Amino acid sequence: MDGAGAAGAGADDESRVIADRRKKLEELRQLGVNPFANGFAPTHTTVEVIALHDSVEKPADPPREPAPLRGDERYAIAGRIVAHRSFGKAAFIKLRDRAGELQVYVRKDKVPEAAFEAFKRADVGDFLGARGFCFVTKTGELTLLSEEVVFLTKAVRPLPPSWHGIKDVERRYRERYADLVVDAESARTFRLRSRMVSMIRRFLDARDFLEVETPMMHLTLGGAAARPFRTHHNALDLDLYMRIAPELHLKRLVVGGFDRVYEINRNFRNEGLSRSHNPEFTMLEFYQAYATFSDLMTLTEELFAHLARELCGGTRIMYQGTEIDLGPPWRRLSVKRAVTEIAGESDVVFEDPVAAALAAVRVGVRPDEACRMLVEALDEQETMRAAAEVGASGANPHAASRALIERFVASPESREQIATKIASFMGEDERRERAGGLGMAIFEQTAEKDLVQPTFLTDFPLAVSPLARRKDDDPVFCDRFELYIGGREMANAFSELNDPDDQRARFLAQLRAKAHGAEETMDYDEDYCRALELGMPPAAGEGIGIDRLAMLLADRASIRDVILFPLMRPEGK
RNA sequence: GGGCCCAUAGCUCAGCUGGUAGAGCAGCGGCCUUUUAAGCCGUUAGUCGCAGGUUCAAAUCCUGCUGGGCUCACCA
Repeated sequence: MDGAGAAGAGADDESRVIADRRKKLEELRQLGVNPFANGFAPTHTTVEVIALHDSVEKPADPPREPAPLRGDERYAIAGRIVAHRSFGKAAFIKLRDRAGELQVYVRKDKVPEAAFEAFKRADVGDFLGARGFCFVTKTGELTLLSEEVVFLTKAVRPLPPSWHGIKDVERRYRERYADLVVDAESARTFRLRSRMVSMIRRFLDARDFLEVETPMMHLTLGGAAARPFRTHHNALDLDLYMRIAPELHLKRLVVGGFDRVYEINRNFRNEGLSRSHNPEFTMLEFYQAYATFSDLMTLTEELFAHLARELCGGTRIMYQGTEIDLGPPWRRLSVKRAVTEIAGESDVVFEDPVAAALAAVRVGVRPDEACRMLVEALDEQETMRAAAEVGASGANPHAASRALIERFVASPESREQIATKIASFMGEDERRERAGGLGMAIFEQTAEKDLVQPTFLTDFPLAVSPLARRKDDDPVFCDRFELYIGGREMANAFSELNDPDDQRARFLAQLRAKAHGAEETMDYDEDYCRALELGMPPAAGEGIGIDRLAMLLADRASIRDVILFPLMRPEGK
């Protein structure tokens, strides 16, 4: 509490209103009233008071002189003034507390004179305590007639206008404290999110999962493909990453015998912002031993349906004007079928990397990305030879890789020739693995947005799944699904790879991709491989985006509407 | 980073093909002891985002800048 007078706020846009309110504050002090009084103890919340009168019969034609509806009991409530209508010698105000709102009638002849004199300085936004009994007004509203009013906090700054909320989008996020007071929909959203998270915890606890917390600061990058934030520990002089996923630590715990674990916590990814991306976001990740990705589909259906019933009153919910039916079972669609049936591509795309690369570019995948997905299969020597043979030489493998990709981008007419040359270095499985990776890129470019109703997209290509278990019947695909709702990825799950040798090979492939210029790759995590060597039971794991789930259930269009304090550019920058 | 749009009173906005600033709300003063975005009377309030240009004259037209929004790209 600083003692700055009205003049101190001179630079503020709202200085005049603030100055007026500070004047009232001074007047209160001169009246011997503490405008920041402490110690008023409410006996009830507004909603408790209302509930106590639920069963009381309301007079059809209320007497003009207020009389207690219910015995001699008095109720003390406290809250912020959210409406204020004054008649000079009487006033109706509405007090809001954590539970709800209750109208209060303050009348000059019903409270001590000094209290009424102070009350005249009350504005919307101030906090008051009131004690009295309840009656019904002529318009039928349950109202507390106050026999005592106490100033609890004088608000020196006015609230934003309440009937259209804060129109300035940026200010709404920056000044969340004001948004929550003024925008009922916003407050409702965050209460819903909070209840959603506790329900998820109860759901998993009931299934014998153990909640844990794993490090947010990592030495190696893993568990997802994303660019990281970097930080530094001074005493150890250690560069660290803010984690992009908790996955590898959680699976270490499965090795250690915590064979059903979950964590609900933040991930940090150094990427652009959008309506569905905030740099820090909340993920639920859970791992269940002796389960498969197929079991997790069932579990996910149960969880979402449960949340929708509890929070939205049923499994058919409205999201941004579209009805979404969360009632199980949900559609299951393999990546291959999505690409052939929805996008209309030939299934050759999943066999022949050359056809896949050309198709990918045709549907809008960036040519450099498409070409990189091919060359990632080549080692250094092969890269040099491939480049030389298409006339895009480089002094070293890295330069050769870049030259190869540049040539592919620059000359559309020779793309097929370049792709064919690169593919000629691949074995049969490798050809299909690369084709699969490109098939996935085609899916994202084409069919993803059409998956509005809940859909499990299954059987992901190995090339994009460095931590997932291979399918028994086709080793270039994985036992993995992603859940799409409303055209947006909501969850990602797979049967976990627990063969340490295969895992080492996958990490090596990540390093190779990085050498070819891929920005979002995992580090080789030797300690994790060591853990796998100790034996990890067969398990399946899943990550669910809590923010996106809250968006869905609260029917909000932007991730910023479900994150209390989203990342904002500094003011005026 | 590309495209489209916006910036006028504390807030929400009007201001036509150029003629020199307006409403509602909020605030302040007054009246009012049953209001529901209370009402009635009065009143304060603006370097029209910034800098140039065209013009006798610019909130209005042009250029640049700044800030913001939407969208595309990026985000497996």
